[in-house]
Amino acid sequence: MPELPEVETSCRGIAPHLEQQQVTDVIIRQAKLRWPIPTDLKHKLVGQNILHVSRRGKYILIQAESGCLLLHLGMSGNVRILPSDAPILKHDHVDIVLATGKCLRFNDPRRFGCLLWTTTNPHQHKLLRRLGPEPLTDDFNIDYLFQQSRHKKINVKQFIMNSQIVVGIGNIYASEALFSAGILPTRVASSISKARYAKLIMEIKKVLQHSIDIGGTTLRDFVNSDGKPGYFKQQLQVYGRAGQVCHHCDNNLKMLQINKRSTFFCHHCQT
DNA sequence: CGAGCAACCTGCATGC
DNA sequence: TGCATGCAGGTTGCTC
Repeated sequence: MPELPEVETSCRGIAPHLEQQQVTDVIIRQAKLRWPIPTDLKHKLVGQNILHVSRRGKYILIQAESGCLLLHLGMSGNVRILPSDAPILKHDHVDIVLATGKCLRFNDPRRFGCLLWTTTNPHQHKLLRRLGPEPLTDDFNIDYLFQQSRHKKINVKQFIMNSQIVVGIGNIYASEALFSAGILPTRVASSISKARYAKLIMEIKKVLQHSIDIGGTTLRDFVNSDGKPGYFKQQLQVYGRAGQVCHHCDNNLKMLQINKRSTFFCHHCQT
């Protein structure tokens, strides 16, 4: 499921229900995720207030009094706010139960997500400390990206999907942003001009912000934290549209595999 | 060091 | 109807 806009949408959706609320129970039905959920998580969390909910890359940070939960939704995860006695569905792995009678329920069919606990600065956690800048901040700018691209022999798609370079650009938005910027995904990162990177940065910011504004792209199983389904697959320009006509010219869109991931582009509009 | 790829899982569409 | 196959939004961590 989640690309950055979906994670941001989830984060904003759950934050008002969690912040300044006390945790009364933690129910773990399936601890085997990408990494095991700490077995003593319940003892660490119960009784504590949740202070703040934020996002770093695709990680959701739930800051409590004595530590911080790191939540990643993987490929197929979602979080919802529900009454704590709401019926349990398949793959509902974890409930964080609150004194309000509601709970944060984490569901993840493929179990590529994770739920970890850290008692130190979460940004210094092993999984977060090497992450690149947030794409929607001024730290993600032309001087930075151009500098990073020099001497990089990989193609530009893998370059912008590398979370050490910049976080939050997943497989869908990589194709979308490169299409909007008119850059072939197979271009070698080090051979692209500064001017073209300036355009690419602008398009990355635009497509991510646009998706956040409408609430997150949904391909299959995104569910908002309120339980309302996401929407607007129809806004995608190229992703999933191989063989269909390009919206900017009369040619058919193409697909190829890059690093085992499907990649969509227009051979006429992108050079 | 970087590049390539195996691994972690289930669900769904497709083809025989 | 059943079974095998391939593919799916992510990321780490292993080899070479």
